[in-house]
Amino acid sequence: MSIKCRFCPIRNLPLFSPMTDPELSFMESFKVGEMTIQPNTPILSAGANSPQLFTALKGFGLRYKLLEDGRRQVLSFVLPGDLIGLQAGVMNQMTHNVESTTSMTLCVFNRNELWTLFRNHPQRAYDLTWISASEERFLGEALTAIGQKSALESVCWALARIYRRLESLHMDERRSVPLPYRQQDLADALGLSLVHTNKTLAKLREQQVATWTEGRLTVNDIFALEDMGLVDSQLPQSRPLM
Amino acid sequence: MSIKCRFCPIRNLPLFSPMTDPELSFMESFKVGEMTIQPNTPILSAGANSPQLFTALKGFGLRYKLLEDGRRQVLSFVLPGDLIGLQAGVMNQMTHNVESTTSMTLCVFNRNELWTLFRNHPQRAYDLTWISASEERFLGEALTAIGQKSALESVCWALARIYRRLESLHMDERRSVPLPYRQQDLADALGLSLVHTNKTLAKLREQQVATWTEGRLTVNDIFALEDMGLVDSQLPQSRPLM
DNA sequence: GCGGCGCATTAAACTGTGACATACGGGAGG
DNA sequence: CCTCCCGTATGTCACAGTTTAATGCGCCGC
Repeated sequence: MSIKCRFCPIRNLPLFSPMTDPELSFMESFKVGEMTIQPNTPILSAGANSPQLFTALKGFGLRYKLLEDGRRQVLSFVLPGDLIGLQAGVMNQMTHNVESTTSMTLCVFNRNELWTLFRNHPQRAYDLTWISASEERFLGEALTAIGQKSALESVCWALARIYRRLESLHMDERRSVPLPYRQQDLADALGLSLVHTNKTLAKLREQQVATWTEGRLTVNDIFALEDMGLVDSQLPQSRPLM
Repeated sequence: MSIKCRFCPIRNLPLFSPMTDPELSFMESFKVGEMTIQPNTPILSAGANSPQLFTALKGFGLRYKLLEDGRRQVLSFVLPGDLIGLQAGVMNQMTHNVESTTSMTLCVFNRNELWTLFRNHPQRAYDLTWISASEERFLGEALTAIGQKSALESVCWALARIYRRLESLHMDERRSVPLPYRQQDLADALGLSLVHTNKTLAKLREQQVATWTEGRLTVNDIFALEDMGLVDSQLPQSRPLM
């Protein structure tokens, strides 16, 4: 049995904007279920039509595109609170894949109700547009990192961004956050080779800026990491949760 | 004096989805004016709050991010029909810059009416979300090009995409489209150096695949160009115009 | 307990792309 | 008409990052 939205485990984090009672009621009707999936489970596939959207409640995943020869570009890392599948939901065409990295718990929404949401709940519609604009902004930052920054700058940018996001989800503990991805995942996110990513992470370890080991990232000085990654803006302090 | 939306010069292109009379009426109230700007004019600046959104009616521009040391990442090329400023409009925070490359004619919309649009015109709100999702999809493709493709593959991908967009705006003429950008702009879009971009374009000219000269791009075989650029999906055949 | 697999690490060789320098043509301004 | 600037073009060399190969460690299944 699914959790009622009003009992959602993450919605009371200060990160997430509050919802009114009518909005909560609508979201409960919009939600068709909940699913828990194992690691490495595909959630959405490019080219496939999915009748559902999802919010990640727990666990980690990633979004990626594949080239025909197997090269993979990781577009972003999915963290708790992230909406999955809006692009397919709105454009009726999914051009990337989403899969879990750890076990995940997902809220499942019915895409056919999307139009009802737009008609009857303009604030929720506004929130969806905000989420899409936020994704767009992140991809712009990623494009800038890959296109213009050195490997070291890019790795610092990525780790700083991930750390800040997990911090705002209150998943930090003594300057350490869970990061259950492989080095190949970060390499594919930054357009680097695995070996070069490994060497760059070793440099950060040596300089005692950041250490990523055993599925956790420890950042000794987040400001130094942000500086090295040329991070020039703050993440929004508040965001909607679907 | 501004053109009434119903007399918009580009809205009757088959590319753009039709609008109902109430939608047209609302857009005319949403529109506060029209402006014509000279080449190299900033339209939106990162960090600035802009009270306006724009639709490009005519002319070309680009969206880009700057690093502190002057390195520039071009995020995308602005073509007629493009909406400018949605990110700032929705997130209240502009993280990239937009400027004209040629003289441009822009429809100007009042951001304060955005909430009215969401409340009273769900189809238009849906269209805005569609546009944002479409931008997101494009940035994902660009990320994949820069991160995983060789210089030649990336240049082919970019030229093929631009050609197809201009073709759907009916700006093609005997396999040639206007492309009033500099080579440095394409280099900055693909994370390449100017020299290497120049050499890659020379290769394409030698192979008689595509020729970019004197502000025009001529593509002898768009399918070959798409193949070389590993283009694996079609652009949507129809899109909303704001 | 052993073998195999997946991931992280490291060394060495290689290369696609960057950096630097120079030349040319066209356009604009004086 | 001349000069200067901008953009394009090309050659040469350097290097950040890639590729290839090998090793070690931990975990899982038999």
